[in-house]
Amino acid sequence: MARGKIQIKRIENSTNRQVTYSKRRSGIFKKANELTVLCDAKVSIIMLSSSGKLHEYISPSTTTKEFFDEYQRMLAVDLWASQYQKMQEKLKSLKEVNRNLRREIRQRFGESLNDLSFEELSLLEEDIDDALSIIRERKFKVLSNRIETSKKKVRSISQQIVLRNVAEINRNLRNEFEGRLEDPEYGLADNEEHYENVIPGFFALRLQQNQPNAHGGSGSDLTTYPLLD
Amino acid sequence: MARGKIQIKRIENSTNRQVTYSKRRSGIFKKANELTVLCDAKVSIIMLSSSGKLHEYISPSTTTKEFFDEYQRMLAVDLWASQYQKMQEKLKSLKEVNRNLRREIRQRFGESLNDLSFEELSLLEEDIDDALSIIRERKFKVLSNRIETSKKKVRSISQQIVLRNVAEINRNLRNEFEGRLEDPEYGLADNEEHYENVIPGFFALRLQQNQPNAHGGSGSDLTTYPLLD
DNA sequence: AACTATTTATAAGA
DNA sequence: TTCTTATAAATAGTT
Repeated sequence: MARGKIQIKRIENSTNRQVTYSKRRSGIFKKANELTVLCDAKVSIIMLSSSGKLHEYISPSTTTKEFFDEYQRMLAVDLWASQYQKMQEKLKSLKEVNRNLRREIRQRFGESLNDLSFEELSLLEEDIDDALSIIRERKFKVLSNRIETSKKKVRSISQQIVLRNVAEINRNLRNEFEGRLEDPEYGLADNEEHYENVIPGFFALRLQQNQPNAHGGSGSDLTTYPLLD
Repeated sequence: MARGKIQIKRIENSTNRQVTYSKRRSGIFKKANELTVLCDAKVSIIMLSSSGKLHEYISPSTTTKEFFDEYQRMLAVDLWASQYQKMQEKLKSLKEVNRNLRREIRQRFGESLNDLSFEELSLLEEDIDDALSIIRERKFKVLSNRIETSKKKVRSISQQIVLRNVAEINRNLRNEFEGRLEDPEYGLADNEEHYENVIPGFFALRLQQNQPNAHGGSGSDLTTYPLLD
């Protein structure tokens, strides 16, 4: 800072470094002492030179140890205070979010609509309508899944029945061959056709009744809609 | 330090104090950082303002806690070093004293006299002569104490003998009265006189032989000399 | 926080 | 280490 400006970077010449350290150290200690007196503050400075020497400044009427203990205490207090403040802020913002959510829910229930403008009401209506559509789609999907499952179940049951019938026919045929034919109405194709047609018809009917606004595809298209997770 | 010089004493105006604290604090922290970089040193500064606020500067690549631990370690080392040096100094001085004492003793034994001047030798002679006198006095004192003790012992013994004699005389008298008198030479005064005179004379003779240079007083004066402790 | 007249700190040299 | 001195930097008072 005199006889020429210097760059603030490590002084490579060891002697110069030592001299500068000594001069500036005393400068800083002097300033620290002035601050102590002028501003009624407490200051602790500890310096370790590159050559390993220790120098310290401490405001009068205390020791470095005491000072450091006080520092630790204050740091703990600060830490707690900032944590506390953060928590309070988080709490406040959560309460705000909560309040908004409650208001939205009330509005969707048709309550607290008095302070909404026409545009807001239109948006709310649209939102709720969209939601309704999504809910219906989802409901439709769930139902069609149920139908699929039921169909599989029915197929499984009818196959079992068919197998039972086949076994019985075989038995009857055997009996016929053995000279005891009793009832010609039992037949393979006839039984199968009956189950295959009657049960799907029953479900199709109920589906029509519950989904009057369902999208235009036939029942066979339903399985292509994705599940809403 | 600008627009007028200021006295380094507490700034009474609270606002000014606060402002000055803030300005000078940043100045010191800046200087500390420059020192850190320029001189490759480690610096820790902790400040507590009068309003209780905490500010700290710490050289990069460490924490205040670590720094303080290092400070404590170095302080301990310093403490140990200074203790060590003190002990070494004490040891050295004791060795010196010891050497001097040994030399003095040797000289009093008549050895190592080569490097003494005439004056020193005269002083030494006088010292030793004085010591000799003191020793002789002490010896005389101890001896006279012994004599006192012996005298008392002798008195005690002669009294016992007297008592034995008295008892014997009584016995003899009793015997005489009982018609059996044998030896009229046993008498109280005679026996006592004999012991009282013979034994002191014996000691007095020996005293004369061993204390040719004793101070001029007669034997009876000896008990008045104080003991040398 | 920004400005600036001064004071203070200090780099380089002795 | 200390002193000197030209110059950089800090800052007291002001806006």
